[in-house]
Amino acid sequence: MAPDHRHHGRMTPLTPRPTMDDVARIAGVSKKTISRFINNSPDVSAAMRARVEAAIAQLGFVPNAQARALALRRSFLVALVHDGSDRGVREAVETGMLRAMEGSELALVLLPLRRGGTAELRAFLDRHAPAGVVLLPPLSERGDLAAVCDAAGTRCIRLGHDGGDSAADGTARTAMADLVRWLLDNGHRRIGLIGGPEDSRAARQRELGYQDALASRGLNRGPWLVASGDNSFTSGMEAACLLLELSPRPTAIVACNDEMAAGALAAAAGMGIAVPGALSVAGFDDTPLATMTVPPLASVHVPWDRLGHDAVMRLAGAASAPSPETVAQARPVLRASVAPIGEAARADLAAQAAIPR
Amino acid sequence: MAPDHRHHGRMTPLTPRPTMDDVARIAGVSKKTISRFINNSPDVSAAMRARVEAAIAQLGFVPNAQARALALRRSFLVALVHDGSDRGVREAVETGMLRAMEGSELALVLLPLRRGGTAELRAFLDRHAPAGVVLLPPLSERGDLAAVCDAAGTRCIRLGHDGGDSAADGTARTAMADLVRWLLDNGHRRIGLIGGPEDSRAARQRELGYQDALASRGLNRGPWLVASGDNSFTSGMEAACLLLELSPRPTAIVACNDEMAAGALAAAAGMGIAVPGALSVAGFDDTPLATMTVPPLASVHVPWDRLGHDAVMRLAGAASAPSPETVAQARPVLRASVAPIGEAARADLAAQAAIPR
DNA sequence: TTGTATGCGTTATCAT
DNA sequence: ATGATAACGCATACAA
Repeated sequence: MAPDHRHHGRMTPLTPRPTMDDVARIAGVSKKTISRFINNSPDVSAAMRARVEAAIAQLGFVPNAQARALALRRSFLVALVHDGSDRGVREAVETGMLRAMEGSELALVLLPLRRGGTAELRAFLDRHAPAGVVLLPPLSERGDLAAVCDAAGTRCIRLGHDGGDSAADGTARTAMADLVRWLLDNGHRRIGLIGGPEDSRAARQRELGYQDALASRGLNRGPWLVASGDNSFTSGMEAACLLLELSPRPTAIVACNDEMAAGALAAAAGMGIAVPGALSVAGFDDTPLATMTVPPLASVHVPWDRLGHDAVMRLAGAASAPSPETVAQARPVLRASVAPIGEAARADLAAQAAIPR
Repeated sequence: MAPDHRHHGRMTPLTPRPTMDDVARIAGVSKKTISRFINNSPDVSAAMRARVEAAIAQLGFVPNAQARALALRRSFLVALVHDGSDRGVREAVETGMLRAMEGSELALVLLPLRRGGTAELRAFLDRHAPAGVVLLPPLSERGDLAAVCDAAGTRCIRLGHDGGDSAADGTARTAMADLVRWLLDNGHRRIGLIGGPEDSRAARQRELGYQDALASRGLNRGPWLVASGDNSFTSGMEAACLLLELSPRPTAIVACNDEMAAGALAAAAGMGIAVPGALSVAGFDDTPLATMTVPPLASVHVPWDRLGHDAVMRLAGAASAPSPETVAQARPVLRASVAPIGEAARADLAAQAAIPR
């Protein structure tokens, strides 16, 4: 057995990292000046600024986040809190948040919360005193979690929450309506909807958009072809099966997220229904998954990455109010999974219309 | 304008959180004893332990991670370092790491690194002094990153790295060979491979497994049907197009990850080639994507979640050496995207075999 | 504009 | 087994 290499794999002790004191000594000033420099205080002369900068560069000084956090009583962590659903949305938000934190001292920590979870959240806030918290849907709709943040004095952004800081919901409804209207304008009349969880306000908005479109074409009185899922692939597949067993069968299915739409594609394939030949399918959120299915999924693009980006900017204090240009614009993205209603389907419809019911 | 609500949305000042001093006063002991209790020191009598426990519960005391980190010179963060490729693998590792950190004071931070990135990593380590770092493939193969960690005195686990702490590679090669052998045993003779990035050792191992299987059936001298991608869906699609334009066309394609395999499915669909009727397709890693394609993708399951879990356990010091039971076992998972070679393909092969070349 | 003393909440060193 | 005191590295009064 090798005698030495056991303990943590380190043999030479680390060179102690330079501190503000070292920088101050080199620069010939006091600690406080260094502190001011680090915190971008306006009360630092240009000459002094240059001297400090040089000293910092010379020593390779990096401020210690732990010490800063202890003094400031706030760490440099931003927590992304989610419940494990909606992988695609989470990834997009992550990306945007990380883009906003690039080069800053902020770090992104992931906090998954199972049902309940207020205790876990409180413990996390108490322990780590994060600079801010971003609540992902559907967690963003839970007032108790927001209350926990407030009680801990932690700023909290509820993504995709109407009453909160995000403007996503309103445009989501509109965009969904636009998508469904496109289908209507292209000959579809029986359009199924795979809804999200019952208690999800975001899903409700999307369903409302669907109904808006039908209503705007005078179709709101017809039987609504709605089945609900839990945003998972499997639930989307099951819901689609229900819808596709109806008679007359829908010629289009719109799902409240991409994963369920992918499930609908699988269901259609399993039943030998061609997409988009005999059935158009569309998802929502425009996650990476939408471009990896066969055929690629039409969807509604929601700028989750920008929402994540802006959330961090707001938490960092760069923008306290959501600037107008920041308002999220959701918009339909047409892909090969949707098409004008085909001749076959048209004939099918006509035949079924002839059947008295 | 409302006069009061402006400042951070908080009106009542926070109740100052209890500290060790408070606990010590309540329990009638010194700070140090509280500290010992928190750190599970053996030098605490049972009676004292109970008293401290009661005081902590009474006050709802939660240790301040920043202060602890400052004193210990190490934060409670574990960084997951990745390069943005291989979403599925990252998510699985994340899941496992989070499971291992559940209930602990550890937190998972995400650190994306673009090409190069040694400076970013160094800055992160200097700033946040994480308890440990987990390098995801293909970053885990970069010695320079590991060197940066070592220089900073930060423990680092290189996931899926042969020379490192993971035993995944060896079994990956074997599992790939098993998968390809299954195809061979089911009549396939022309089996294409979509390889990973040239410089990826993990991809190389998988390719070797592919070659092992061919060799074990005496087919190693035949023309290898190998195209390479960069682990992305698009690259998989392009590589598959190349392979499927060959004549005679392969009856099976194995990709070095699921995303490229999904790309192969798309390519096949685009060329009107039925899967699995005329072409079998398999992926690698068994990510969630594998169950969301049509048809679902056969793949090689790699226990990335467990690898992530074990990585955290080792970083936390719970297990210094990889215990035998921890050795990752990769194994093929057959799904509907693979099938014994069909009659049509068999006939096709025979016809092509008759063509002199 | 710059410097001094003190506090942030915990751990480590030494003593008892 | 337990306690007093000095770090840990930085920020915030407040003074100069």
